[in-house]
Amino acid sequence: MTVATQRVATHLRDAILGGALGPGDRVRQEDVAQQLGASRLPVREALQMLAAEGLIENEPNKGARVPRLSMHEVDVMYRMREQLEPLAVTESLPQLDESDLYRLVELQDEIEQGADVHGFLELDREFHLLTYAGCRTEQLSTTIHRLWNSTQHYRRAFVRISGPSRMWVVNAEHRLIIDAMFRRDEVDAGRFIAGHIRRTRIELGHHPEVFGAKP
Amino acid sequence: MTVATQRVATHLRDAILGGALGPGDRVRQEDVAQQLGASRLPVREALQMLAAEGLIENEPNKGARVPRLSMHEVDVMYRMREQLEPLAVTESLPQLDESDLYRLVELQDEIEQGADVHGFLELDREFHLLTYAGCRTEQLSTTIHRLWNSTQHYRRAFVRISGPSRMWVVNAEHRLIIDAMFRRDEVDAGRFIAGHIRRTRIELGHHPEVFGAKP
DNA sequence: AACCACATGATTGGATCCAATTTCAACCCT
DNA sequence: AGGGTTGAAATTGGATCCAATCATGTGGTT
Repeated sequence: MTVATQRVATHLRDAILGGALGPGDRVRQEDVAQQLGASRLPVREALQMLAAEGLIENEPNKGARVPRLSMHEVDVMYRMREQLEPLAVTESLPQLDESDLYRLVELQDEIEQGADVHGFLELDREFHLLTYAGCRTEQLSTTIHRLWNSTQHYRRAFVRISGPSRMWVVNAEHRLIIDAMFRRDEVDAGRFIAGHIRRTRIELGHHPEVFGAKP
Repeated sequence: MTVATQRVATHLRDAILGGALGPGDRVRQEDVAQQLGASRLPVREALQMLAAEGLIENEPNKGARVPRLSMHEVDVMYRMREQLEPLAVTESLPQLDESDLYRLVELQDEIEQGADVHGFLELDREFHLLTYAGCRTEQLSTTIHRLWNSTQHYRRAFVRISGPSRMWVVNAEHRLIIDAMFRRDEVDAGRFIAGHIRRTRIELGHHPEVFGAKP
């Protein structure tokens, strides 16, 4: 199963996360198969996986699409993150060593040097997921990864719209998270993380145009 | 894809939830295929789905197994439930009508009449999942369903061990949840639910034998 | 007797083929 | 001209077949 299926799944995941595939886009089995020089079989298996991850919608006899999320759905998914990510950092922090924390500082330095939308999304994602990298409970870390993946498109649209004017808030929050982690204070870190997510969720709520139908 | 794949997935899910397949058990593609009168193909696709759901572990070229969870993993999954289920009831409650709530009363009446382990697990599961049935955000409700599914085996072992002596606590908690829901007080309901899960989690922590290796 | 090499059977992985369903467009009827 | 209908092309669903990999047991060697 796995080698070809994983290749295809990774390819499609990257395409969706990178924005090459957006909400509502159709994914034809044959296209993907040819594109990767494989048969349709691993493509079908990969689509099943991605459907279970929520990155793909699979309608019987009709094919696969990238799902379109409503503002309310994304709002709830951010609320899920507010609940889960503090738990994840509690699990993760004891397992992270100093070098991991210094990597966080590096990433935040890069973020503050300024980057385009794509660059920021990459760095921000790596920053937060590294924060949870020490979490050894599969179900928790994969759930969080999936929430990030499924909302990535809307985060991109939001970053594009909101521009750099409120960037200092993000930076301050990230610095506070890092500091709490160096202090090995997972309660504090969790609070800052939840606040970070909550603020973003509320700002997102002011931009319904992100969820408008595509032209 | 879907019709045969769904049939197989449902069959395997039921087998795992019902206890016919336990942690560590191997799942051979051919066996399942013959058992359901299908080819191996839909079986493979179903296994991919279940792997993404966490109900199956899929090792390349080695086959599929029901994963074995450690006590710590189950503990974290219960903590996830403590965080997510109050959110789910907040989303769900406004969508539930009186008849749903009366169905909760019915289920609790049945629970209090006493049932064997299997019967209680079924009723308890239906009770709680009905509580969240109004939640219209896929990612939230499927995440909760998966947490229930993955931990079902250990819940069964726990119920079997702990016996009926503390049953009155469960009943009291359920009644309080129902009352809060009739009052349309989702904050109260969420608190009772979180407490219910937390108490179970802690009692589970006193029974490490549930997670011991199988003979 | 213990251990390694090898071969054989069992099981999974991948591709091709055929059937079933959907989609879409041309066409006919009113 | 508009709307519904029928047909063909495109696409997905499922089965069989072959290749690759893993597990197991046998035999030989030290």
